[in-house]
Amino acid sequence: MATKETLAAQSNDQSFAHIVDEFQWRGLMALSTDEKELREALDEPITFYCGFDPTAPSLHLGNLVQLLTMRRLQLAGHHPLALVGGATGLVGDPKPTAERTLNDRETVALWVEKLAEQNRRFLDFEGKNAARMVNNLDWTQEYSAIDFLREIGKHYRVGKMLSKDAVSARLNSDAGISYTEFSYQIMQGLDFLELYRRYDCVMQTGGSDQWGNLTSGTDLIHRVEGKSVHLIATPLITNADGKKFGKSEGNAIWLDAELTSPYAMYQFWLNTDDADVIDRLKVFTFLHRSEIEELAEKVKSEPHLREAQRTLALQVTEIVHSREEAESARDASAALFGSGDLRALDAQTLAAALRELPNARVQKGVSVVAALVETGLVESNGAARRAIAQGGVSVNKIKVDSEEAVIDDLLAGDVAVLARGKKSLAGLFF
RNA sequence: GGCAAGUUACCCAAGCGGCCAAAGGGAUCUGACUGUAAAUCAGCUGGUGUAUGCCUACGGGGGUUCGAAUCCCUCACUUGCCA
Repeated sequence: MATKETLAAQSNDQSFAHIVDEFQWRGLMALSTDEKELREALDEPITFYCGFDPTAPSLHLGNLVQLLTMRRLQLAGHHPLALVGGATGLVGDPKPTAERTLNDRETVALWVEKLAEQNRRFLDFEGKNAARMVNNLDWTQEYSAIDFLREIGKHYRVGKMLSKDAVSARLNSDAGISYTEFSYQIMQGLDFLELYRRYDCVMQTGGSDQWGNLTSGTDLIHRVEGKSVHLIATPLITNADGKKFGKSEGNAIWLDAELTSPYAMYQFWLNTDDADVIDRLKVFTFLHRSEIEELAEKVKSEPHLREAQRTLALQVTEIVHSREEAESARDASAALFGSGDLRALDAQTLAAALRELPNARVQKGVSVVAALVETGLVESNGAARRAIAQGGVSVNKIKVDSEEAVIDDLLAGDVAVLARGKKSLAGLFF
C-alpha cells in the first residue's frame, strides 16, 4: 500500500490545548463518559479500542469516521487496538429495522480477514505506539455456555438490557428481536472487559448509535473490576438535506477499490453539498483549523469554484487509497468534466482518464444501447432505451437522440466517452 | 403447546378470483434551472426490439380453477393474546 507517506504526513492540530478540544471542534464527540475524567485519562498515553463487525466484505464511509478517529488518537500518542468482530459478526448487532440474516462462518471469517487488511492501511502498526489487531473470536470461542452465563450473564440485568435503544426500538416494532441479537450487547461488553484485562485498555470509541453497546463494556468493567473506563462516541454523519450520508445512487461507498473505485470515491466527495462540506473536512481530513477556516471563507465568497469540495475529495481519496490514485482521479475528473473539449485531449491523457471510469472494450459501430449495458451504466436494454428517450445519454458530450444510434465517432486513441446523466461516465475502448 | 393476525417490488403500503407487472407515498434515476451544489418544477422506474406474446415477481412448496397476489392445504418466519 502506498499509504505510508500519507500516514506520515498526518498530524493533529497543535493549536488545540487538548485533543478533546480538537475532537469537539471537529464535531467528533457526540457523547462521552465524564469529560473531566476523560481529559485527565488522555493526558497520559492510554490503550483504547474500536470494533468493526464483518457484516460486509468491506468497510464503508461510516467506518471511516471510526478509523480516522482512531488515527487521531494514535497521533496524540495513544495505543490503538483495532478489533475485528470474528465473534460478534457471527451474532449480529440489532439493526433498528429488522433482524439480520446470519452469515455462515466461512463468510464471516473471510470478511474478518478483509476488514483486518483494510484496518492496516489507516493506522500505523509500527513504532512506539503501534496499533495492534485483535479478534474477539479469540476469547469468545473459549467460553462454554455455562461459563458465559455464570461469569458474564450474572452481571447483566435484563431490565437495563431491555431499555437500550437498539433493543427497545426492536421490541416496539413488529419485527421483534431474537435472543441472539438481544445478547449482542453482552458480547461487546465482554470484549471491553477482555481487552481491559489483556492490554489495560481503558477507552473505547464508536458510533453514537452504538452507545448502548459501548456502555455495556464500561458497566461490566465497573462491576467486575471496580474500575471506571472511558468512552467517546462519534456522531452519526447526516446530510443537511436529510438524505442518508455515504450513499451514491442508493449504493454504499466502500473503502475497497474493487467495490468503489478511487474515481467514484473522488466524485462522491466532490459532489458534497455546500452546507455539509466544512463539517466533512473536519471529520474526514487531517487539515488543521486554520486551513479549514480558510476554505469555509471560500465557500461563502466563491462557492462556484468549489475549492472546499476539491480539497475534500483529494484529501479523502488519498487517505483511503493513495496520493497517486487520488491525483489520477482528480485529473480524470478534470479532463472529463472540464471546460469540455474532449477532442483537444491527447490520446494518453484520455486513455488514462477513461481507465479511471467503468469501461468496456467494444467494436466500432456498436449500438449506444449495447454500450450502455456493456459498461454497466444501465442495467438492461430497456433502461438504456429509457435513458436515451429521456435525453440523458451522450457520446463524447454530444447528446444521443435516437435509440438506434451507433458509435462510430472516435476520439484520439480510438476511444469514446459515454455518459448517462451528467455525472455517470464510462469509457469505451475500441 | 393453543388461538388470532400477518409475510406484496429498494422502503412503507393498497389490492382479497379475471380490468394486476400489481394503487398511493417515500427513495433512486433523467430532464429544466445551476456551480459536477441546494431548492423548485416536470418525467421515468421488472426483463425481452415490440410480441392482444413470453419469462420473472406478491414468504417456500403443493392444490382448486378456463384463470390466483387474491380460495384451500402445508411448511417457515413475525407479532399479539392465552397456557
